[in-house]
Amino acid sequence: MFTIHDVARKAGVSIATVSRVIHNSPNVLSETRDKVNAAIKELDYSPNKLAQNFRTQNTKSILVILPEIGNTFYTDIIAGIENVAFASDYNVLIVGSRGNPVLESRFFSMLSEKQVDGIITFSASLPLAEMEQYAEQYPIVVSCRYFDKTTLPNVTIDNEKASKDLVNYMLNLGHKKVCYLAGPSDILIYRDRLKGYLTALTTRNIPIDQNLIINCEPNIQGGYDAIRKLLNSNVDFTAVVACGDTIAVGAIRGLSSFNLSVPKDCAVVGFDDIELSSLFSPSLTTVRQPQWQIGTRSAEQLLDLIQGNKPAAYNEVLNYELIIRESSGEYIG
Amino acid sequence: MFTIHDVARKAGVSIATVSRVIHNSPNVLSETRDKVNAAIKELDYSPNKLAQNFRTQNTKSILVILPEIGNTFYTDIIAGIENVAFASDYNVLIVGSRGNPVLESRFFSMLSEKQVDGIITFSASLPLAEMEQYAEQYPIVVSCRYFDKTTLPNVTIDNEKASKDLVNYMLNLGHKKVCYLAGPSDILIYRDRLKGYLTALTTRNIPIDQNLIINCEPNIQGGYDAIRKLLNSNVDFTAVVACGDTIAVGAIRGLSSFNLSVPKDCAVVGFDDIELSSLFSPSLTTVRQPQWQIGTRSAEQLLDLIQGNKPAAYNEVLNYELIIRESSGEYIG
DNA sequence: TTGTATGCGTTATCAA
DNA sequence: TTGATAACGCATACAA
Repeated sequence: MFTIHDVARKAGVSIATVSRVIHNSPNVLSETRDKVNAAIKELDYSPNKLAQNFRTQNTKSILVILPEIGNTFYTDIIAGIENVAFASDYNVLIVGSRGNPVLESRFFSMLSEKQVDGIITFSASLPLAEMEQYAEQYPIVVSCRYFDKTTLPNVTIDNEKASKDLVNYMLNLGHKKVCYLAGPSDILIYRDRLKGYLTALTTRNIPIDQNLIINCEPNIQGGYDAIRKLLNSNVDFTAVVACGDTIAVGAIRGLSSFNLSVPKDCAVVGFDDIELSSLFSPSLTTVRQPQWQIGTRSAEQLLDLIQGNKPAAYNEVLNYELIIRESSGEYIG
Repeated sequence: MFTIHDVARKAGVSIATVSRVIHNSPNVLSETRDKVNAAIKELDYSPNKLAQNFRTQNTKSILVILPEIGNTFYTDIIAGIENVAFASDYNVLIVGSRGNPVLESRFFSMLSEKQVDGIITFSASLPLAEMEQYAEQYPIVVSCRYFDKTTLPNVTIDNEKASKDLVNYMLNLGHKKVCYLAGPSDILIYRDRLKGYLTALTTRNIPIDQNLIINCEPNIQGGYDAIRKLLNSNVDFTAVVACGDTIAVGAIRGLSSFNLSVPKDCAVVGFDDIELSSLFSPSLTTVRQPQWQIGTRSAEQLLDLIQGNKPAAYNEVLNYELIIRESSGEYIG
């Protein structure tokens, strides 16, 4: 492994000149530049990144914290982030927090340890105060999940309104008894989606039945367990609104384990439009988020922060889209 | 941001002593240790990781290259890797290559740039020669995907045998016309799985029908497209063996788009046992790989390499398990 | 048990 | 346009 000194010696110049050539400084004679480049090529030299990082105190890489890797919802988001980051020569590193605060705290400490220049997090298992404290000192963008009134920059959709639209769609189909499968209430987007459900019902003067609101883990198993619990309790309902597609898929499985078919015996809708949603049987009626755009905007905001600018909009709200497919069924009068 | 000098000054000791305390060196008086720890606490000091990395020329972090993030198959593998890595105080960073050699090459260059201490890759879009060249200089473990005769350390199952077992199971059910949905042939495990199919048929003296072997992209859409192409061509078959669960799910969807039900009209089996497999309807008969173990063994091999040891086994072959569920149906005589 | 001093490879300041 | 040199924060060999 050669160093800048080796190159300097071989080219017969000083290390300062080699450094200038490496960084395309304009103040170098073109013949000097050629000599240096020749030496670099001959030695197959490349700068020691660790030394560069140390000297400049940055790493040109950003960290993306996902609640879990292995969720297709994030695929296009990551692609969007990478698109922006790579263009500015930043590396994108990904980790999964599994909702574990200890793990997540460890990831955030990568900021103070200068292991990464900034963080985009889709998780939020840390207390708000701690996150805000980090955000004061380091570039952080929170996406898809966020907190009540905070100054943390975030990129998201209007979850409450989207959820309300979705529930209204079901009510317009004629459903009166609509079950809601809610996600962990400590996560604001799940609270917002639940709020959308409540608002939609209230607006129509449909009484809220707490028995129809079930909390569950936001995955296939969670939806499966929740709906079976509900079916065992003999509560009456004709439709299920899940706060996420994986939950909806689990719910459909749970219904069919009771020999109930979707949408004939019960309508089911989800949220997020994951890859599976269009390919599951029945295909899922759901809400599509602009994933690519969420990714690009998050990355752009983060790079702004890294460059020391304040992003244009701290709370950026993007558009969503209602996707009507088989699982919501027809008008039932 | 305080440095080791600030701590030393506050504690009234030298920076060497502070360093000793930080690294739990035994040769420190316990009262000195207390003084230093008090100063560290008071200043909320933590060592500058960039300086540490530079000084030691390692980063205590390893990189995991996935073909794509957003595939649940890797969830437990990552958990296994993290379990081992965290125990040795290594960070685990994840990236997705999307089968893009340019991207993957960029990731491997993180080794020469000393951004990470080693790589576990589940992708393999780079030429063998290039990978081996890296492996000569840096710690690299290839898992789940590998190359023909190579010295690259790898952890995997016997894909050919597993595939053969799976096909044999279908043949024992009475199937004679078994369609095979193959993955990209440049990836050895997909070639191996295809080989298992061919071997199983040949052993039983069942002639190979090339029309029954379809290449497809290894995802839901790929399976869907492939089976519809086959159905449109009017070839006769009673069972489908897919080289992966996502393909199998797509195939089932494709069959039902032709009003064919699984397993009644056609049996379908997959490979990998992803989360969806047990929860899809019909649930998938498949081959389960020991994901957690793949993760832990890969990480252990990599840490061995990082420590300068040669791993015990360069080619580590783990056990698999045939999982019989609904999609393969009953004996059809 | 503790302190002094050196060097890791680079960037950047300042002088020539 | 170029070179000499300091400094970044830490680990560690060696001396005390």
